[in-house]
Amino acid sequence: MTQELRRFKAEIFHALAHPTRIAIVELLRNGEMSAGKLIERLELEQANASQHFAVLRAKQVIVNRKEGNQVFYSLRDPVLIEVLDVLKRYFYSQLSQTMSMLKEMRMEKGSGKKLS
Amino acid sequence: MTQELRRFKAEIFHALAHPTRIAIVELLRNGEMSAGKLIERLELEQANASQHFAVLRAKQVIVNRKEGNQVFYSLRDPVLIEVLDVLKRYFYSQLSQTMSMLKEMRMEKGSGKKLS
DNA sequence: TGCGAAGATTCGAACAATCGAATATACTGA
DNA sequence: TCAGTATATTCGATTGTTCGAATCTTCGCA
Repeated sequence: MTQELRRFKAEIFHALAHPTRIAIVELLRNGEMSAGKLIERLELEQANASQHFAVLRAKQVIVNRKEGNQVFYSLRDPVLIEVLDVLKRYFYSQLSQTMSMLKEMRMEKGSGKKLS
Repeated sequence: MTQELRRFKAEIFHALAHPTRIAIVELLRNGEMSAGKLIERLELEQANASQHFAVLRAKQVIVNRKEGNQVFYSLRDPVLIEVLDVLKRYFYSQLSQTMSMLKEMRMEKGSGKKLS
């Protein structure tokens, strides 16, 4: 059982292991939003966004509701927000190390990016 | 900034997005443990374990201390344990769905595995 | 019925992750 | 210095992820 539960946890983490998918979850924090709106807010390619939705759906992180032409997404369980919140504390509890890590990350991949 | 922080969060999630690495973190929950002991407890290949340690080290999830011949690992910040704990609540808050998901996962990859 | 809008799926290319086997490094004790 | 133990790194094969482009499906409305 423990084995399987760990695999389950790993799958949830994996679902969240992409900046775009984190952004989606964060946008859904305060309630549902249509796919179109999410795409607009995050400035994503439609296909790419849809693929990320699919990953989150597959892991049951988000659920969808169809209304006419549109699809509304929402978090299946707001407990996940707590996970993100705890992680936020994690940053601040060691901000300096976080910052130098961010700096490193910025150096590695595509430097000169603006901090939006 | 938000962008970068999301990337940072994604990296942490990614570090945890593997059953073996979750197992390592869970074993370190109550304090440090030597690499050898971890390998023994988890019944891992030495090389493979060391690679997973490297991933966790790179993301600063664990830190190490050398003592003579051995290396002792520990969690850099126990806040991460809270993340795992919240996730545990996440299971139980919807156990039936979790169970059917586990069943699915079992079907997909290598069926007939015993529930250890 | 047919057109347009909203999303989802499929495809192929580029890249990253995982594993075991082999090898390397670091320390200890004889 | 040499042998042995503990751990890390490198390598190559396999598999998985990510992306944009193209295509498909579904719904609403004229």
